[in-house]
Amino acid sequence: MPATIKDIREATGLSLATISKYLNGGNVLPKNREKIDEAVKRLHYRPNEIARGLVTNRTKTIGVMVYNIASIFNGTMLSTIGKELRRQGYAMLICDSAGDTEMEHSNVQFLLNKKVDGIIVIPTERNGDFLQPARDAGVPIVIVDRAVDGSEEDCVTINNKEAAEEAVNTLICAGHRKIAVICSEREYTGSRRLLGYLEAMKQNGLEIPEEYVKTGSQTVSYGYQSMRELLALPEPPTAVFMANYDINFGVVMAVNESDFSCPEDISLFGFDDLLLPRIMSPKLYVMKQPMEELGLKSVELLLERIGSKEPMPPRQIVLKATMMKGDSIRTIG
Amino acid sequence: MPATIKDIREATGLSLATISKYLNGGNVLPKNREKIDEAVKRLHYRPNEIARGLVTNRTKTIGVMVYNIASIFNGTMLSTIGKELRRQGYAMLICDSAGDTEMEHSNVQFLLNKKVDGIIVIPTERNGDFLQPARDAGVPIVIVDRAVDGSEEDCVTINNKEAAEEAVNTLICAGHRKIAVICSEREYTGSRRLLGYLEAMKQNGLEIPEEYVKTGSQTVSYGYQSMRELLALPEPPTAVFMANYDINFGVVMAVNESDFSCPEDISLFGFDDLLLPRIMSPKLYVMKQPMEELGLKSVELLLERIGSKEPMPPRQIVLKATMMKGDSIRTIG
DNA sequence: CTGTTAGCGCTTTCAG
DNA sequence: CTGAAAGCGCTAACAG
Repeated sequence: MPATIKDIREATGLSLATISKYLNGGNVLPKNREKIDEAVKRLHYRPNEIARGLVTNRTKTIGVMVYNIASIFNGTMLSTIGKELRRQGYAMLICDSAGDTEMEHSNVQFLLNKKVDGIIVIPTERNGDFLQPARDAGVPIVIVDRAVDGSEEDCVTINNKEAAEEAVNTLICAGHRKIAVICSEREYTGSRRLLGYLEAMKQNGLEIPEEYVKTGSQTVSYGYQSMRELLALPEPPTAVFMANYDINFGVVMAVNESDFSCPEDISLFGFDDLLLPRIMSPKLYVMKQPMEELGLKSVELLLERIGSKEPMPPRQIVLKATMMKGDSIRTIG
Repeated sequence: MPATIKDIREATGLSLATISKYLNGGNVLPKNREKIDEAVKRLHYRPNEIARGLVTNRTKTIGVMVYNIASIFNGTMLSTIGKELRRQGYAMLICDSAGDTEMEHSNVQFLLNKKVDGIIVIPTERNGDFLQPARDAGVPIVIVDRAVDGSEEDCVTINNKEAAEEAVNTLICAGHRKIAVICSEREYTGSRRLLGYLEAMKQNGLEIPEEYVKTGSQTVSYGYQSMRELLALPEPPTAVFMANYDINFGVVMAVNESDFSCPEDISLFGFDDLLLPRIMSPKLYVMKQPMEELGLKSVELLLERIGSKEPMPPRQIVLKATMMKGDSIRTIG
């Protein structure tokens, strides 16, 4: 139904090769240039990317695997990634693993069948074995946000441990001694941030009661549940460090429902600056991830690798989180 | 690099046609069946979808155009749509228009070049002209959530006007007379919900001061700004109907910062049940859109249309929003 | 600069 | 049920 390059040949009398060459940026005589331009416009000709892909072996399509597309954190990242890919002429094929490990495995194969030129992964698992088929196929991979154990891929993360340390140190500087943490150990990010918490506490010689360390999952409901438990302790903490965006939400919800108020009774320090920190009152202190940079950098690394013929050593980019001040911390005399 | 069907031919001694037929579900002798299975497994053969697409003229890929992928509302919908498409063997190519009309135009062409089998649109514009190239190309289209003026496409929406009426009537039944609305007239959904508000007020013989009707945009900041203005009025409303998810956020933020409290001084009724209504205290009354159904239905309509050879008349599906009760409404004497 | 030829990997007639 | 051959729309040598 749509016009093909052969129709352009009919219309111009030129050969397929000449037309193809011009369409791909080659040089032809001005006279022919005009002829082709005219025919293209008149016939509404658009190159068939599928056919092109079959011969060039590049589809100009990048597969993006994400553990949950509905999360606003990932959505924000996908937005940046998608825009940048598009700017560079690439399409974005998204696979939502929905936190399911098996799905993640299957997604890799799915993307390979689609012959994507490269894959960007925001992984569910810390175990990177699921990427093996892509490695075997020689398809470039970039891992974002969450690192994967023992991988040989390009990787873009932030300084999770140091950022957490900075957050906890801020609480300590404000005079807090009884500081709890809510995070997850399953994910790379959560476990690194926990380390930062532990480190800051240790450096300052502070004790950590066992019940102050909540390591479950990075979800609203886990944050909510954990905060309720913390507030119900005989000796509740005076400050809480929340190591993830969704946890922020749950914690704030629990505090709102309780008799405690922030920052008078409980000080809060969260992670990620998306919506909550700004809409809530008092304004939440957070460590802000450079999400746009994370997205841009991952695209940059991937396209660089796709573009280069020689093999490149894996690169690890570590970006820095920055502190956004708020009103959610009480200074203790 | 990866195995092709020719490698299978080498390995089995059968012809391309036989192998292809079997791989596509055809019947072959049990003996050959085994041979092929064995070779496929041993060589890790996976069909090249690009080559297949070139000859069958179907790519098993659906283009999804969305006005903002970072919004949690769209993310939730995309999650459902993506899962269902995948279940049916289709991939999802996402184009974020970022609220940009020109981008939306360009995205259609982009998807057509990628030879998608169909397009699902959550549109930026009420004007559907940007879809013309897809119509011309005969690519099936389904429009979700926001209808498009004078379109001939399949369309899945909710009963926006009636839902808004129900919300406002609930406020009226609780004794409220001074009711304001914050919405947008630019989008289809917002304008329908405004009509519902106006209708409910009129039916109950209630006056609507001009300054009670805020029609700007469906954004957090517009909600915030409008609510501040409403609360600063000499005679502020006793209740506010918020016609969109993002507006909810802005309004709640403004109330939190003010001297008013909900529901004592101001009653609130919102739209969409995503995160906010449950994490805030008091729990927000909302009209809940059946987002999962919206997504599933749109995929169903699209695949049905792709599957059928005969032309089908456009179908309009209207789903119903349901009320989720909360604690954000005060009953007045 | 232009044209001819071959072929990407697969499906699909049409004979056998 | 199986195989030979043609071709999807395009690009990539290689001659001219």
